[in-house]
Amino acid sequence: MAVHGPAMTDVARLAGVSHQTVSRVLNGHPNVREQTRLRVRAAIAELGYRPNGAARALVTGRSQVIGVVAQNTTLYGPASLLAALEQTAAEEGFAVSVGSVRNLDHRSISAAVERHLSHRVAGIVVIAPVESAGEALERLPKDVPLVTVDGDPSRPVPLVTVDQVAGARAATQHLLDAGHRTVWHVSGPTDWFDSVGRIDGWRQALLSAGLEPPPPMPGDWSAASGYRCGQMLARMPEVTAVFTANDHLALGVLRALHEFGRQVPHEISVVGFDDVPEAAYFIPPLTTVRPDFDAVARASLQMLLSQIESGTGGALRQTIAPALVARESVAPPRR
Amino acid sequence: MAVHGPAMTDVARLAGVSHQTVSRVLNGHPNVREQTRLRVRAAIAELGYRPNGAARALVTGRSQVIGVVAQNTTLYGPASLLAALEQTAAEEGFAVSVGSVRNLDHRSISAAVERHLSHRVAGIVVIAPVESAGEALERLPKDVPLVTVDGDPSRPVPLVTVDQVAGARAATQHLLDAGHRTVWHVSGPTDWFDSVGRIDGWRQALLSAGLEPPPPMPGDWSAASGYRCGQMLARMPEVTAVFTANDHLALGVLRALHEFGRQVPHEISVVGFDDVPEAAYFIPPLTTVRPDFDAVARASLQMLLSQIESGTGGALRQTIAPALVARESVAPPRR
DNA sequence: AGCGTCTCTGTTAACGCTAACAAAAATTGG
DNA sequence: CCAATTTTTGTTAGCGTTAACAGAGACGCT
Repeated sequence: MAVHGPAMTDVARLAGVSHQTVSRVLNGHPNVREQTRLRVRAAIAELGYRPNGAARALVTGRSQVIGVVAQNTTLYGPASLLAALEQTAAEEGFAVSVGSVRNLDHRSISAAVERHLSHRVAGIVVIAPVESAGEALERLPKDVPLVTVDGDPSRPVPLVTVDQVAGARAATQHLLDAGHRTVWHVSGPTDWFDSVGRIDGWRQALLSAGLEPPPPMPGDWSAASGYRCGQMLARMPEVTAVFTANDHLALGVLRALHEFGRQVPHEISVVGFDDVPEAAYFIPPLTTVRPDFDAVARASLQMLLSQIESGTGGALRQTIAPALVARESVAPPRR
Repeated sequence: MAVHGPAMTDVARLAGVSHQTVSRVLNGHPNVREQTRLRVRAAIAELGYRPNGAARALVTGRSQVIGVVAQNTTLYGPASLLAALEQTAAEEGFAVSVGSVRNLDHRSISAAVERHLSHRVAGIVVIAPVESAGEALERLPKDVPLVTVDGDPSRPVPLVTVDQVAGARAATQHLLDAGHRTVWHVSGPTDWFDSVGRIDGWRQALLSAGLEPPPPMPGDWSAASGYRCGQMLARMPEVTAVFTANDHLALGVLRALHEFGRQVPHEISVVGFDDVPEAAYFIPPLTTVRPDFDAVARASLQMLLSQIESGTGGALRQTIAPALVARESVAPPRR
């Protein structure tokens, strides 16, 4: 159906040169006379010529596309990451192809990766926060540039990650500094590395203050599960401080506490994680930890590009430190 | 650098057939002997062969990729839409390439579309909620399959859209039915069609109840702007019911009302739009309008695919009706 | 002038696939 | 069993680009 646009030879004919010269102009090859370059550019503009990415990809063996594999791009974290990744990639002249997967199991991930590979993407970014994803990656062709985000720290794969441990430690310490005797934790799903890291950080902060960590309450990132945990926390008189693994969990906790008439922050302090834009408008405004998604995106892309260019697949690692954002949901405990 | 994987001829050699037969097996061509088909499949599996999308795209003139142009994929609506679109596309064997743009102006949109075109995408979905986007689309090559989502209803372009008017009318009517004398509105940015439609629906509901609409208060989708509007609403004793253009605005309003000691829903009822997963955990749980993003995604993709297959570019239109979700943020006014 | 050395441009051959046609093999009907 | 048909397979020619090499001028040096 489609009326195919002009090809390189058409431009060449109009400019009175060979198609190869056009190619050189397009790729910024140095040895082209200024006058020729201008003629070619004029011809390109006149015809509205657009280079054919498929042909280029065929001959070079690589397209200017980066594949991203992610689960649940509706969550704030992944969505932000994806958006930032796309922005950064666009600046480098790369398009981003998304392969979202329903489950982060072997088969789904492999299938998504396969799809990307058959399009000959230049590289792949896997937002792979769970254990099972790691295995799928190990059996990947070794020559495909790959970066994982928030993936398994124990695997020999290039990894960019938010420093979950440091963030959780800061959150917990912030509560301890306010005078709380201990801090409870509503965690994310325990097969997510993010969750594990945040649990670790929380535990570390308590231990180095000489405190015995209470059992963490497992949630699943959703406000709904936060609410369920909150209902239990509200019934426990000794609880004065809660650190939740993300802001949505915190929202659910806040709501449960409110229902039970437990005042935040006067009776119970709450700290979240992620700093979703709405966190400042929770009741009360939520103290939380803000990961720098832009920085993560930039770091991953840079790591990926350096692999693409160099052809080496070194197992680098980069960690982005998050920042605590203090708001009104934390106060000293009532005595 | 990359060790190129096996090509079709390698498979053919191993299976003892010509590469064309392999191609036929791959494309499900009927006239292949069962026995041959099996031999070829075995060879494909043995070599781990993966068809080269670029080569296919080159010769057919179309890749199995759909380009999506969207702004701010961090917002809940666009993010959900994108995720749903990707899911649906994957089921049809298409990959989705995102081109997010910072601003929805001419130049940005055109640039994103250009990028997609040079990759020879099979079709383009534009999530183009603002006026300026429409213009950019008119000058697009006519032979590119195109669908707009939440775009300009007055342009002759295939369009899938949530029925903003009906949703807003339902929300407003719900408040009137509860006994409120009038309903105030915190709108989205007025250059978004979504906002305009929601304002329209709200106004229609009031007018057909014989009421004079109060001036709408302009917000920008964010909780922050909802908060600012809420601070004004809280000071106006006659306000008993507010319909906000999305849930985040509602959150800001709820927070402002809470700060001023105005009880929701006893003094003021609030209704939002979008039904973000957290809305059920606001304080109080938010009555809102739920657009069916999956349905929108399915409809858009179907529309796009039919254009791709038929080659015709008809200007269809499809409207998805949203549903009211009643929760606790609405009550009859105090008398 | 003659010759090597740059700079610039052109020619040719892939890249891996599908489409169109050609040939071979299998099937059918008489 | 042979011709006519149908099914199955093979051959060839691109698709639009880049890479590799080759050629043509321009320039500087002996």
